[in-house]
Amino acid sequence: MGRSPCCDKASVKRGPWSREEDAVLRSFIQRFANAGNWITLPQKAGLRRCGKSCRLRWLNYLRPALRHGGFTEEEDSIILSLYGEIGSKWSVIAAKLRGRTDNDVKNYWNTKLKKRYMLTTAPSPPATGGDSPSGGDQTPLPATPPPAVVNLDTALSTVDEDDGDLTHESERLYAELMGLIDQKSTTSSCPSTGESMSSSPPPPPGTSPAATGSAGSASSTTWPVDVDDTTPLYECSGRSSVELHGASDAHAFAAAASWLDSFQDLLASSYDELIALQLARAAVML
DNA sequence: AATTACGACAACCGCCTCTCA
DNA sequence: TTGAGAGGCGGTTGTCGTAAT
Repeated sequence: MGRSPCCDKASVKRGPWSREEDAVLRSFIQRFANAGNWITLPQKAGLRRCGKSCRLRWLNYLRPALRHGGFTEEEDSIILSLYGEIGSKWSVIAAKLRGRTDNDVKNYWNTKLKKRYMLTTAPSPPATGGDSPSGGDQTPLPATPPPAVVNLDTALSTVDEDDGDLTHESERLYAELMGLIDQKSTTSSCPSTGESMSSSPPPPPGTSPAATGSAGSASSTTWPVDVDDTTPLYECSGRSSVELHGASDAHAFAAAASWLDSFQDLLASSYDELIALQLARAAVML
């Protein structure tokens, strides 16, 4: 009777993720992107977690270039405007905000924006084109979107096409990061196969526009990570035929990835600063 | 200093949709 | 065409930190 659970709740760990679990998951996904599905990931990676939990952890917390907190006025306006148009389609709204997740947007709405929205809008329901907010939410919606909305897509695309200092700064940071990784790679080997790692970095952020957030539709047999996220920082040759060997490999990954985490943190923090600058600049340009 | 209230956010739950055999 | 499996998504809950009393 009923739906079978996606995992055995009695045998999986629940609650907050530890740093070790994060390291295992992050290194596994970056190392074996496009090599399986979320349900089998925990077993292959040696994690005692539900596959869905792994997916959520990756999408909402571990993905590179994610930003947490510090929502700007422009982002507030976008969220308020889109909510007025489409309701609680958080994934759609998040897709318009680079580096934000639907969970982040949803939490931000529930804790901050909702009150503001309630104070500034009329109680009449919105004209949502037949797609009203989900049933349980009785929040009144505005008949018209709030003013002073910035089109972030336009703004960011303008910045992306720009050859100015910000792009150069982005490329500089990226080159610096890859240089550090190259140094490391000369003394490292693939934890799974023992092969020397070949550095095959993704294109620099300044030259390949970032994916549009969490709205990607992935194949059922691949990790649904963003385009920019799918390329592992390191690859072993013959990646498609790599076999995994459970927890021992996973712990080897964790050890091998310990230094990688510091570079990823560097990358994320650099992105944070860069994106904040880009948003500010885009607002001025508009 | 101790307790309570509240905010922020990570994580979970369960339904819906999509894909593929 | 259909059913099972997997992913996507929105709503809700749990936990922790901090401000207020």
